[in-house]
Order: sequence, then C-alpha cells, then structure tokens
Amino acid sequence: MHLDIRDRLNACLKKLNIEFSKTLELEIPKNESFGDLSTPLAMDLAKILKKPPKQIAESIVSNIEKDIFESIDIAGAGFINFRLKRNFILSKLTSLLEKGDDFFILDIGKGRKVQIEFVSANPTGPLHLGHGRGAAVGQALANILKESGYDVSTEYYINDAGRQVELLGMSVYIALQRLGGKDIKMPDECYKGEYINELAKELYQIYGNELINKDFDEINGIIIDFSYKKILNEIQTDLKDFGVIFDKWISERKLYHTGEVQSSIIKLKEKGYIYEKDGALWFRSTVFGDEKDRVVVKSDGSYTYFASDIAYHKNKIERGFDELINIWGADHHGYIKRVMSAVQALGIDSSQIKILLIQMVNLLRDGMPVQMSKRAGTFVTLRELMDEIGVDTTKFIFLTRRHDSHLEFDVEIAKKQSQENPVFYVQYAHARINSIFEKANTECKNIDFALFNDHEIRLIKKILLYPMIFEFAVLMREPHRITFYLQDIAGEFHSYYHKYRVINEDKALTETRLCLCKALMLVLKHGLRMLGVKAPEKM
RNA sequence: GCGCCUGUAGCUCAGUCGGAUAGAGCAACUGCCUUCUAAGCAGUGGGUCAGGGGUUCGAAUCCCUUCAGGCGCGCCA
Repeated sequence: MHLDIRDRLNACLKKLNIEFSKTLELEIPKNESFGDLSTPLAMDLAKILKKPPKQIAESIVSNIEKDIFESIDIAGAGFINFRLKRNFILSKLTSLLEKGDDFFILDIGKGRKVQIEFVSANPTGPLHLGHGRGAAVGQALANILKESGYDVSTEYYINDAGRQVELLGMSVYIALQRLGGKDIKMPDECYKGEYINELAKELYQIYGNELINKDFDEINGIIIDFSYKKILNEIQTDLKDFGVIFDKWISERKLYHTGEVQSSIIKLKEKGYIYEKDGALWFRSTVFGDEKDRVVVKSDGSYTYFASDIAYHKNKIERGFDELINIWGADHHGYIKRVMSAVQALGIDSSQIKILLIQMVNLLRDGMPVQMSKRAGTFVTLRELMDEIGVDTTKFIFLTRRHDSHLEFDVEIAKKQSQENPVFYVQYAHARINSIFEKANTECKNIDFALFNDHEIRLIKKILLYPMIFEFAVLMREPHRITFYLQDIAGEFHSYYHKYRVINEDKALTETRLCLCKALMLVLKHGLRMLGVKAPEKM
C-alpha cells in the first residue's frame, strides 16, 4: 500500500525535476482523521530547495497521479496527507489473498551479500540469557533480511584458542585432581559450576587415573580439546533447539593454522599501522580515533585476542560481503573502536560494518532480580529458560525490546498464559482465526466488498500496513518493530472478533468476512515466522 | 578519573537519523461467557518526556551542562 504511494511520489518528483535519493518516508498519521498515510517530504525538500514547505507540497499535490486517492490534503507545517480510495484498498486485499506469502516479498537487498555474526560465545561454558537474546535477535534479523532480498549468511565465531579455553582446561584438570582425592583449591580465575565437574567425571571414566597423575602441561591438549568440544556440542544443541541455525561455524584456531593471523599483521605493518614498543607489537588504532593503541603481539611473542579478531574481520572482508553485521553483548562496547579501526586500516569503509549491541537481560523471579555471576557459576542458562518457559515465549520476549534497551525478563509473567504474556496474545489471535475456519462450512470466496463496514475497512488498512512495518524493520535492522505490530494487530482482531460474528446466517457476509480473517492470518503467520515463533493452529 | 549506553504514566516499554494534540501493555477501578476459544472484550483514571540552558518555523528526538542508573576502561577473551 505504502509502495503504491511512494511510486507516485517518486514519479511526481521526477516530473518536477527534483532530486531525492533517500528512501521516501511515509508514516502513519498520529490522528486518523488526517488520513491513511502521510509524508513529511515537503518539509524535507524545503531545506534543500529553500522554498516554503507548503508551496512545495502544493506543487506535489497538483502534479501527482491521483488514481488511487480519495483525497490529498496539505496540513500542519507541510504534511501531505493521503486518503486512499476504498476500491484501491480492496484491490490490495485481493492481491494479498491471491499472492499469499509472495505479497510480502520485498526487494530492498537486491542480492547484496550480508553476513551476520552473532552469539559467538566462548566454548567455556553453557549459553546464558544474554546469548539467548543475541541469538533471537540475530536469527530474526537474518530472517527479515533474507525475506527482503539480501543474500544472508549467518556465522558463529568459535574462540577455541587462547587463554579462555586454556583456563577451561585448567579448571577441568583441577576438578579431576579433586575427583582423585587431591586437596586442591579451585583458583579464583577458573571456571566454576557443575558442568566443570561433569566434564572431569567424563574424562575420569575414559582415562581413569591416567590423567590425574600427570602435570597439566603434559596433558593440557587432551583436556582442553575434550572439554571445549563437549561444550561446543552442547551450545550447538541448545541453539538448534532454540531454532537458531548458523550457516557457518568458524574456528579461531584455524585462523592461526592457515597463517591468516600472521599475514593480517604483516599487511597492517606494510601499511604502517604497526610499531614496536616495550618488546610488543602495537596497532595504531589512535589514528582512527581509538583512545589508545592496542597490542597485537605480546612481548612473549604470543598473539592477543585482538590479533585474531583482526584476522577474522579481514577474512570476512575478503569473502566479499557488502555488509557485515556483528551482534555483541553490550559489555563489549569498549571493543568497538579498536575493531572499527582495524577494519578501516584494512581498507574497507566503516559504513559497511555495523555493530549491534545487545543490552543486558535482567531475570526476575517472584518480582526479585536473580543475581548472576559467571565466576561463581550461578547464572541462568538459556537451556534452563527454554525448558521452563518454552522456546516461543523466550524468543518473543527477547524481541519485545529494542536491542539497545535493557530487558527485564519476568519469569512469572512469561509463564502466565494470559494477556500479560504477549506471545500468547498474538498466537491466540492466529489460533482463533484457524478455529473459525474449522467451524465454518465455507471458506474465503466470492468476496463482496460492499459488505465491509467501516470497522472492517479500518482493520483491512491496518493489515495492509504490515509491509511498511516490515520494510522499516529491515531498513533499520530492528526486528522488534514486527513484534510491536503483531501485538497491535492481534489486539485489533480480538476486538473485532467480539463485536462481529464471522460465521453467520448470511452466506455472502460469512465468506467475505472469512477473507478478512484469511488476510490477517497471512500477516500473523508471516510476522511470527520472521521472529522465529510458531503460529499454532490450536491453543 | 575517562569513555559508551540509558533516563518517557505507579510498573515494563514503543515513539520514523527534528514534525501534527506524546502512545501501548500491565497494574487499579467498573462491566461482559446458553452464540465462531473468556488464553478474550468494552469502559475509566493516569505525564514538568530526569532537571536546567541552547540551536529553529518546530525538540522526547540535535548540542552543552547537572543529576541518577548500567557497562567498559589488561601485553585477558
């Protein structure tokens, strides 16, 4: 619907010889009496053309093709308000019913290659809530970008090298020693939690006392590999059960084995961004606005995590993506500048990489925040939450906030099956419609537009607005906009459902209303699919 | 101390890179099940957009500043 208006606006601008390269903005007016859709275009153009907005608006209004409009008004400081013809709205409805899911296909991406890297949790422990939120957002983002014409590739970067996995190995080694009766304290920096003991037990079952009597240095390889692979396996299972699929899992170790870490530093060195100080090699990130330069090779000759991350980004860039999206936990925000610096030093435009920060999740139980500490091993895992609350609810709630905003996750509300729980509210609308179709002895056919009342026309307009919401979610890379829309439209439907009977004595009216239901069902199903949430037929 | 993020109704949060009279859900209160699922609906009240300055036709949105909260400031990852 909005695209039809935009097309006419663009054609009109062309006719008037006005250049406007941005995506033309259409919005839902604050007040319904203003019209169906409006645009602040004239006010934007006023700045460029240095003419009064009303004058521009008038010129647009008199030159635009008016076939689909009931009326076009200029209001306020220069808004152009459009009211669509009833016939046009109904033709769009017909089109939606005919095309089904194809109606929602947009070609914004035009095949541009986008890579989304997300979760990428260290394989040193189970996934927790924050990872879950990142997983839900990343997958939803992948879904909507795919659906809108991007060539999307999702990826998980496995930090299977370096200090953290070594610490994991050490932790399991010590647990193993304790299992063998040795009285050793678990050092502070080590990982705790029951899963460490489990890993030790499993190793004991395989190797018996063999490992216990050896020094860590002799057997660290065995322990580290066994442990991180086991954990990675569980992470993969958890993500799969959470409905998150990665196209590619890439290993940090591999970047060392292929020499990419080394070569990327050489490349930076050639460009003059590397220097030596205090026996270490530093990257000049301050050139790009970082607050200090960063070490890439330590004085003991080993690489920092940053070094392999540079190699990873170089690797991504060389794979020819047009856009890279990194989804990180908000606690990594201090890391953004140096990665952006490295990426720029490697020669790509910083606008090609976007880093989305996922804010913290606070878990509430009985109205009280649950304290989480990774060190103490007292954190709530994604697995626990999935098992307790269900995959759909968990995902949906993760998507009810802007990624940038703190999320309060109330377990009690999530478990409630009522209006307080937004997922059920939306799913229930879908199930209700499905149930109507089961009860009806007929289907959506012989649609008679004359039978729609004003309430229904309003609802149809709202349904047809979905592509605009979807487009905006894509352009802004913000899946939560779909979540909000779905709650909104579900509410409209529940209200409609109570006021009017779909199945009634009048066959023509019944069939016409079934078409409205069908259209809404298509939208609900599509929206939920984008979020990765099921649209149940029965509840 | 420095940097980043946040501050919108009692609570949880939307709000289009500056636009029209700032919205929703929950909670509170009042009603609605012999009719397609009450996991639902209808109605009522609720605001100094943290405070203060500035920028302009116009600010919740941009700039400065104060306050409050979160996070980050390793040759850790």
